[in-house]
Amino acid sequence: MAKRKIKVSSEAEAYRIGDLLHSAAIHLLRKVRAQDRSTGIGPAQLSALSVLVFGGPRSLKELAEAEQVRPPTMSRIVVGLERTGLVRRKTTNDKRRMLLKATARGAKILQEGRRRRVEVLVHALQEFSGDELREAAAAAEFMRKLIEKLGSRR
Amino acid sequence: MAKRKIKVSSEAEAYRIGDLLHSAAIHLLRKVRAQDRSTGIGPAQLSALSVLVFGGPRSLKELAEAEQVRPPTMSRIVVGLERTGLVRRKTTNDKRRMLLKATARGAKILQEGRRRRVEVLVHALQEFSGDELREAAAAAEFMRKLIEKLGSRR
DNA sequence: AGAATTAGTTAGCATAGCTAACTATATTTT
DNA sequence: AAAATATAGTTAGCTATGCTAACTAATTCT
Repeated sequence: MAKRKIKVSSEAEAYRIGDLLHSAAIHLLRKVRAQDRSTGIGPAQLSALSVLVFGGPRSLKELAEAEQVRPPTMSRIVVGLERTGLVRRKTTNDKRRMLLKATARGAKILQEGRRRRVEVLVHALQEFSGDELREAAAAAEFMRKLIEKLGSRR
Repeated sequence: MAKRKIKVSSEAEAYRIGDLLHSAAIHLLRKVRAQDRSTGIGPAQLSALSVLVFGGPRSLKELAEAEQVRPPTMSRIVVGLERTGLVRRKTTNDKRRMLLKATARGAKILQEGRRRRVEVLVHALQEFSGDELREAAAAAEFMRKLIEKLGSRR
């Protein structure tokens, strides 16, 4: 019986932690996303561009999967990115496919946007004490492990 | 000189931590958001509804501010939520204003969606060891502090 | 009372999501 | 080798979500 009780309360504890992390992620992103308006690029284009910049070139279908979006949706996003010179298409051996690649300008704009986003967090972090910064480092390390586990599931 | 060196490297450390937390938040939300499709409600409506359910009734302008969206945008989102019976408007003393309130059905649908989202995290958390769960609890606690700091800044 | 402010809506535009249906190329089957 | 099937991407047309400009109605200020 002791065992069962422990199991139940650890489930409740996992739910409590999951709820906190979920809520924190929402509020964190809501804050940093406010920086994106100065890029003049829409959120879907920005997100797709970031996959190409940080994840490397890939086909439209692969990019659509990475972004959890259907091919026709990605098709239009790519048209927009191309029109503003942030992405270029390369032909491949298989003439149905294309390879999408961020241009130098695309990479630069994206990295600047990312820096602005992260700096919002950096400013908050710098108000913490040394002890708290150690908590921050441990939290960041744990979050990396959690994401790894989420990514590999199913 | 030692002091300056420490300052510089703590800035770099804060940037590294900020970058990790930012990236983790993106990937975490991307995973859990996949659960939202089964609600049949769009992302903007779902997010606005969650403010009303968890934050309580408020005016259209306040809701727009909470969602970082302009009033005309929120006006249309509310029309959608009303049409599907998830939100109702109440009149106030000031006859220009309205009070927006989630209906019982709105609250129920939202809470179920939230549970589905959080359960994705719970499943991942339950694969961790007891030591790792303690790290998780500490990380969640730190994230709460960080969000509090972010929220109070300007 | 009249002017200025505030809350919300309407109109019109762009982006971003979807499904269905299409074209063109590759692959598999017969 | 020809025919059938599968795959990659686009086009068309719908809905939802973002914006600014301009509007109506109610409130507050002078």
